[in-house]
Amino acid sequence: MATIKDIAKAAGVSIGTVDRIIHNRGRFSEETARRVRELMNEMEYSPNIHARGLKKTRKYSFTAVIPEVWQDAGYWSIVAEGIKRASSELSTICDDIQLFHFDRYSAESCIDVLSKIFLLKTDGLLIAPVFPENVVKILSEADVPYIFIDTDVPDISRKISFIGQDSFQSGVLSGKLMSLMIGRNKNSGNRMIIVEPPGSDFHLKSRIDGFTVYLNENVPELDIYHLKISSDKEPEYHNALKTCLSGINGLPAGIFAANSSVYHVASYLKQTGEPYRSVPVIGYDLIPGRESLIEDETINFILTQQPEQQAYRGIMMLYDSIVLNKTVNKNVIVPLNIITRENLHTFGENFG
Amino acid sequence: MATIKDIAKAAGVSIGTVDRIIHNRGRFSEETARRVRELMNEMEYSPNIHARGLKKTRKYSFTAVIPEVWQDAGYWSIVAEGIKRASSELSTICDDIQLFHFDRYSAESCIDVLSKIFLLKTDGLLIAPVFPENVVKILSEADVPYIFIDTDVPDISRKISFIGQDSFQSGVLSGKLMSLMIGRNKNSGNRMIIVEPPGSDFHLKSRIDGFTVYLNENVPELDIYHLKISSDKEPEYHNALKTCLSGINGLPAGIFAANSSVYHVASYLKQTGEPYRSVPVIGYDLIPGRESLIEDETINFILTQQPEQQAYRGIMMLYDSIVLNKTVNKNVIVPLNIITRENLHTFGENFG
DNA sequence: TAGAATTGCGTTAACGATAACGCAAATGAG
DNA sequence: CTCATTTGCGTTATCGTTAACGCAATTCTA
Repeated sequence: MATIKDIAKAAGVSIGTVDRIIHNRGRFSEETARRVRELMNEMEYSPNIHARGLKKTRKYSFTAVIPEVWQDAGYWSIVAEGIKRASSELSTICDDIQLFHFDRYSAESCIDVLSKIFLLKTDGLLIAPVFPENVVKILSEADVPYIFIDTDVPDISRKISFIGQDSFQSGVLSGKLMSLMIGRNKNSGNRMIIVEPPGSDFHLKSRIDGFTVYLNENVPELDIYHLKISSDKEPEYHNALKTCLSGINGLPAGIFAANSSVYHVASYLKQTGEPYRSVPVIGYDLIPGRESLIEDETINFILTQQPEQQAYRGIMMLYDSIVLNKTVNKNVIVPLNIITRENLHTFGENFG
Repeated sequence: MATIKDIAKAAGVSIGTVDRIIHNRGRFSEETARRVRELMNEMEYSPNIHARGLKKTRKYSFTAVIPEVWQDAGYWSIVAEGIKRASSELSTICDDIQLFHFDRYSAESCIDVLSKIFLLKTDGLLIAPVFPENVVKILSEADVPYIFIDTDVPDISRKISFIGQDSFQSGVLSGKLMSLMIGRNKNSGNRMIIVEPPGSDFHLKSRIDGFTVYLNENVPELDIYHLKISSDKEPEYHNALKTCLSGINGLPAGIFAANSSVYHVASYLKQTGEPYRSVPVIGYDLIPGRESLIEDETINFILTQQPEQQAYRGIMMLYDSIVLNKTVNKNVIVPLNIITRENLHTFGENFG
């Protein structure tokens, strides 16, 4: 591979000049620069990561901003894991990656955290813009490149990329899986329950939309009922379900919960035992410690976008883009994984 | 972090001595060595990977041995992609990774290739032991560490790891998905067709076993028929299917093909049009250019273990183990992905 | 016991990128 | 026209590790 020395020799200048051109540190003529840049392309110059890492006068500093780890039933703790894995892999190149949390139900706490961050110096930001308007406003005033994770926000100034899921499509997928399961139990009626956790999360809505669209088109006879939950706590789900289920003749055709609240639903069904335990249930996210509800098929299908990997890739994209100066994909849509009893154990530590 | 210099100063010797002690290159007294080693522990010395990477006169050389890329309907070309991706990521650390191919139906060609390889010098091997006995024999005589990919072989001398799938379990998963689909079409009978491609591939058999076990237990009334194919070519599949299907009253309950031959099956069903096109079909592997058969639901479910990622990880594990001296997992089981029309497009370039 | 070999160290030049420093020549201001 | 600044470049020390080299002092061999 070509080194800076090779380029310098080929261009008939010194390595100092080439370095100044590469880093735009001035003190070179445009003509020389053109020649050098051409040669860099021709000779496929790529900086030696080790030499650069060794010379580290300046370490890079990245920052990640996500909701509190305990929110969304622990979903964000998995995201945090991915960030930490990336962090330790980059430890020789970057100072460790700063991780900040905010309350996912309070715009204020989010703004608070963000303003604190801009007092620090950071070279790149990975942020879950749960409150898009606020985040956009603050970011547009700051001079830092960023990657959005989980929730996208339309193009703004220094955005590098978005990495996340296609929520609507995942809802459609849930609809399909649900349609495969329903109608197999003679005691089941036509009522399909969609559990609606509090808060107006964008993903939640898109997933429900996708789910509804699929079922309306493919199983029009279903009677879709939206069970609204007032507070995001397990007993609340249990109460709401109890009332709802007692109002139905026989069993519901199925239950869909568009996020990790599916585990609250399942814990209720499991506790009531048969026949409710056999109701088709589909939900989201693999939460450590909750696998048994999938193993015993109280939950039939879980959809996930492997948040650990997603976060890991997010940080790595920051690194690729900012440190290595690579061009990264503007839009990375992560795979929608279908998890059920039979493949649950293959989604272990190895692949997050 | 402590450097070799710090250790040297603390021990009152020169860096040359410390280096000789670290690498056991002789020319030091045991007393000095003890002192230095103690200090290395105390001061938590860890070699700077960049300095090491920069200096390395000796680059590492890895070798991968897999079947021809066009075999198994192009499956191995995806594996090759993953190897290439890893190769370019490691380009500053390793010489490029040598990739060799053999004929997956000829033990001789495999032996041929392997013996050629041992004329070269290589630091590590990633190999798909399609012919376990031959591979084991050759490897046990060679002095190279290796990782098996795709097919496992019981512990032998210098094996680092196995990375692959749980074939039986993936068959079970297929069985479950099949059971969800069958019995929805009034014209369908009880006949379940298992397509058996020629050759006695271990994965194939395990998958079929898993599939059969699940269905026997959960849908015992099914009449399982094994459709043996004599030659691994598309027309052969078409002919066999034609004969088989004409011998059934109505439609089969479903068709299962335990590898990428499912695309041959699907192309036949598509060409015959309704009602055969609506028969439930499950198979394996995402093959570039064949997506349309999933998009139009001729194939209902495809299982895959993301061979691109699998191969990439295989190479990275070689690197971790041999270059970085890390301990790697002895057995890496890759996730079983379920792919269907609704999530097909999320398994794109980004995630192989 | 002379000479050879070995032991136990220190010194130093790479590896490639970086950035401070120095120094002419060109350009500017007064 | 003079002195100051800017432009355009080359030189060099540095990061931490490695391995070749050199050089005494000691031990071995004939």
